[in-house]
Amino acid sequence: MAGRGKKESRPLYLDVADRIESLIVRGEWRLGERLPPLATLAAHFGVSRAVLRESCSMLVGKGLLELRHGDGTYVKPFAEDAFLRPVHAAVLMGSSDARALLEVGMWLEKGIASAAARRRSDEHCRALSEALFTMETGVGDLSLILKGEGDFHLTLADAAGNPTAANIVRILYHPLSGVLRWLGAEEKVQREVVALHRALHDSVVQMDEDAAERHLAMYRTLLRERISERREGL
Amino acid sequence: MAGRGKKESRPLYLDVADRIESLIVRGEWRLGERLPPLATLAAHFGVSRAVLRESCSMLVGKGLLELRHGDGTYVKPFAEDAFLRPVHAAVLMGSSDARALLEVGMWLEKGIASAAARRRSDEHCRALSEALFTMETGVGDLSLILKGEGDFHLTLADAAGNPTAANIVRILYHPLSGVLRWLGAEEKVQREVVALHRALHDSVVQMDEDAAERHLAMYRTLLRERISERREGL
DNA sequence: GACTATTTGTTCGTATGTATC
DNA sequence: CGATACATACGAACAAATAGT
Repeated sequence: MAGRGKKESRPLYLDVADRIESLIVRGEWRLGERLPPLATLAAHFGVSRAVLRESCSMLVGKGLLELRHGDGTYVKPFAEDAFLRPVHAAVLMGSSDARALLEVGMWLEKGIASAAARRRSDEHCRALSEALFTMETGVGDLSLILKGEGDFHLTLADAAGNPTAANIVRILYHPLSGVLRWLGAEEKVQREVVALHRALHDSVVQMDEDAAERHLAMYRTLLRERISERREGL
Repeated sequence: MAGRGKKESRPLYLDVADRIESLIVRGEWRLGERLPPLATLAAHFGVSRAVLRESCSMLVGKGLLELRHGDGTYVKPFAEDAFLRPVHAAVLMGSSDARALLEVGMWLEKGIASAAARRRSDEHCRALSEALFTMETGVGDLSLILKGEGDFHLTLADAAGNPTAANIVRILYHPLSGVLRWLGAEEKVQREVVALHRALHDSVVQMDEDAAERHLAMYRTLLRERISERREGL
């Protein structure tokens, strides 16, 4: 019925997975919503239950769906740990993709820093100062440094007024914090990190876009250099 | 099978997926390696072929496996999809506000353009020229413009030598191409777009990082302006 | 190019475990 | 508790694509 007419060689289950994903993206199926039974869905897409199950399993692997035995199929409200493992794996494997990730983080945050300097409110300044204070008083205590740094960058993303970017950074932040944890043990590195955040903070408060972007780039460069130093030392 | 009374009611396919993943992570199955046939694997794990297929589909969703029709099952190198997933999810969850999306796209592509100008090979230059040619000869035919523009930016991302960024851009382009389609109907806009891509192309070929970054920003600014013009016209 | 063996893709019928009301 | 709705699991069969001869 539905299968003929085209010479596509693409497997059905990939097609169906894309269509389901598209429905979620377009918001026709909302987060947390319960989907129709698999049998109904299979009929709706014109495929067998087995194929539909494969498609759903794919989306479960992607962290978009959740199948509850005896209950139903749900659009997963939030994908929690799905992000962490691949990054850990890459770090363990010494993959060069860690470099790519850091680079992407830098590009995004350069834009965020610039936008934050342009659009920040007084409220954001207060939050940034608080995070900076945590870092400055926390030299010697890695957990405080990490917390302060995390709050700082999350606030920065928020101040940029770009929810999409804020979402991406919030998720990218986890692996990045892993990097900082990895090389932040020495107090010397901590002082460098804090100093650059102080400069970044001042740039944003003074609404100096270029300076903010520049200081952020310096921070990322610092991290990259310290990483390569560490690598050679192994 | 063994009728053991486990208190764990965990679905079989999840169990099998974990076991397979464990084998990959532990290195018993190497990246790029071809796995035994699904039927053999099913027998090995003591499950039906359908269940094993579900497990594999999950791992395909996670970006760990690749199933090739008529050929076999392969362990997919981590590089590509693994890092794309978090951003993918972020984009899905975040509000797909056009302005925010365009902004993120611009920040990322500024970095990409700069890196591409620094690292591009002759091969990339050839591909860029080809895409540009498609656009230049396609003025008046929107579908050609869209295809050329898509190829151009994908090539650019590839030339940047950052697969993570390339994947992110590919995802972002889904909604972004809609924007261009929306406002690309007029030939005047098409000419502007093509002209800026010509400038961008030349910058990359000449390995002028700053010019590349600048021209890309100009392109994004152009799109933003045209969008707001359109909005007012409604 | 054609043939063949191998392997994934797809369907259906049926049975069972589990959550919800 | 029972009834119902649903995901889970099995097995057999056939279709389609690929690789090798």
